Amino acid sequence: MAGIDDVARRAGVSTATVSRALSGRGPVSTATRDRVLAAAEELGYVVSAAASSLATGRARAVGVVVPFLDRWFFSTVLAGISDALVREGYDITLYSVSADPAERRRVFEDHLRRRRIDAVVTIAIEMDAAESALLRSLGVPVVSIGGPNPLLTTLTVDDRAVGRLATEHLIALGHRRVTHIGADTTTNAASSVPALRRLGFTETMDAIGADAVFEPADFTIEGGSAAATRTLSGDVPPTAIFAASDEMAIGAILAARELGLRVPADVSIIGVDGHELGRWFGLTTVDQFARGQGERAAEAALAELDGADPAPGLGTLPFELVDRGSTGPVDVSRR
Amino acid sequence: MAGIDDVARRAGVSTATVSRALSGRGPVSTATRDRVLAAAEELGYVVSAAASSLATGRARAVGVVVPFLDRWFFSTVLAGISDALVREGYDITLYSVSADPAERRRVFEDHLRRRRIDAVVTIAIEMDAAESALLRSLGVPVVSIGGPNPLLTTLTVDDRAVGRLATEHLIALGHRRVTHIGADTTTNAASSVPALRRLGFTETMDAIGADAVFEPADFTIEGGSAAATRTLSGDVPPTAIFAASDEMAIGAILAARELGLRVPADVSIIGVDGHELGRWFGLTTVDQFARGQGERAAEAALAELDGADPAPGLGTLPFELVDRGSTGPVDVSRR
DNA sequence: CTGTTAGCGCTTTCAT
DNA sequence: ATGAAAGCGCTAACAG
Repeated sequence: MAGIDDVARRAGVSTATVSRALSGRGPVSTATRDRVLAAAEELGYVVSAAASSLATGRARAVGVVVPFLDRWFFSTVLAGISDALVREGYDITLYSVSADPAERRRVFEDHLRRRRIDAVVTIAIEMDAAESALLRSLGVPVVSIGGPNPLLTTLTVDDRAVGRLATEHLIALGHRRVTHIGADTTTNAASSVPALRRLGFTETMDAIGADAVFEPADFTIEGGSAAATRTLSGDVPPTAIFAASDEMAIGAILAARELGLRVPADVSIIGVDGHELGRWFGLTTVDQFARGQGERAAEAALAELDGADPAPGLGTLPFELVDRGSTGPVDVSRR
Repeated sequence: MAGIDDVARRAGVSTATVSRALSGRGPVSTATRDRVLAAAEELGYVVSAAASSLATGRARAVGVVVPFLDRWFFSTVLAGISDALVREGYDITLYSVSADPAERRRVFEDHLRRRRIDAVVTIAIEMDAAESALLRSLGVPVVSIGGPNPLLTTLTVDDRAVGRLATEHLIALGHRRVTHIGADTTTNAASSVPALRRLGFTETMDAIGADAVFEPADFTIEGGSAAATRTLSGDVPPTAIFAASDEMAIGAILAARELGLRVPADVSIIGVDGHELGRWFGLTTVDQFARGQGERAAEAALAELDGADPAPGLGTLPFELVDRGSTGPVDVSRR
């Protein structure tokens, strides 16, 4: 593979000039530039990432840390990040951290510290103070999506407000017996996404003096289905379910059908996400524009890289209620 | 951030010794090794990827090229790749190539050639001879999943056999009027995954003298739904549908319901993939174990890196019919 | 505008 | 078993 001095020789200039011509940094006469470009083109020369990175300190790559690759929300956000990064010529290095603590340590203490990336974006990774500090110590911009983290630049939807919005929607339809399906909060920080959604739910229910019933699940269709089955089979079944994700909401719809209940006539169901599948289930949801989140996070990271101030505190992301019919007025006879 | 000479100083040895101790290559006395390890640990030292890569020619990263990030099959294969790579301490660099030809060129001619990766895995990327040659010229192992490519090491299921298996399953149930929903083959190479599935279908139908009806769609739920609606609304609607992906098959099930048809009583439907959602639709499918494909591809790439012979021709991946009830005997009155 | 010359932070002979 | 020193392939002063 051709190196920079092959190009220099062919263009009849020094390697320094080649570097300047190719990078666009530093003065080069138009004539030389053209010769260099032509020579590079002919030789199929591309700058070596390692050499360039070592010399400049820039890697032209950003790291993305995700807990799952094969769940809709994460792959969708990732797609958004990728879009934004490709546009700017950056590569993306993927760090998938599983639940295994040893592996997680390796990612944080080894892989992320190899100085291979110019910035990092984390997607819904709940970090303790040590991990946050570790990211900070990388000396590169860090943008976190999901779950406000006072120690980092964060881009997040106001999940408490999301919880309120969904709950208020149900209350406005006359529902008073509502079950919230979400992640078991004891294993999550109080500021985590699931915890905030639940808080929004609880405070809204409290405000009208209604019971804030909770049923834990694991953010999958299966988990949502199981949780919905439990709550709908109880002594005093809810007239509505607010699931903290669309996947769980879809599981709830499937469970309701299984139990012979009509949606929304017998039970209203609302989710959160804007999952593409929701359309096919007529699922009412609070859309959070996942792909856009990814793009914005990537752009924020690059902006900070270009010297912009780290986003002031937390950037707030939009969300929106999308009514597709899986929620409706409570059946008065069941209230 | 600490560098290698910080560690050397602290351990009271030369940088050469530090390098040897940390990499495990070359002789180091146990005592010194321990001192070095301790010093590195205390300083939180991690080898710089750029410097190491420049010196050794190894980047400890593999590139993964995908056409989509946010579709089930791709994100699932990617998850499998990630699992295998993380185990071995490799980073993964993601190259998402969209339909835009200019962007595609940039990925192939620039990004992939930055010498940032020790191997590349492509997932269902159809490449022409030039692109294949370009990958070869990288001088690193290349493993391609999906679509036999004589120019590259390929890991692929026998999609023609998959097409036959699905079709034979329907024929065994008595179906003679079957529509195949797949990608418009005119825009795909004859050896592409969709083309081979269709070929398996066509030859099997031909063998029993039945019409091989085809309806094009784009591998999404929406596309499958539209295609199914068209074929089921025709003059002589099929008694069975074989969709080339589970997403399209699910779309077909939804379309059938919409038309008031029962599955499988009125129309049998079979897909291909093993999509997790299939369970919830009782979808019969030919599972191709996507996650396992990713792991095997990554392992093959690493093996080749370690000097193993490039996989002999093509590696063949397993597949299996999973009957979940969306196919059944043809209604004799409709035959 | 262009060339010369130090590095960037490691790894790897080659000596010792 | 260890150290000195020469690169790996580029970039960034610094001269000119």
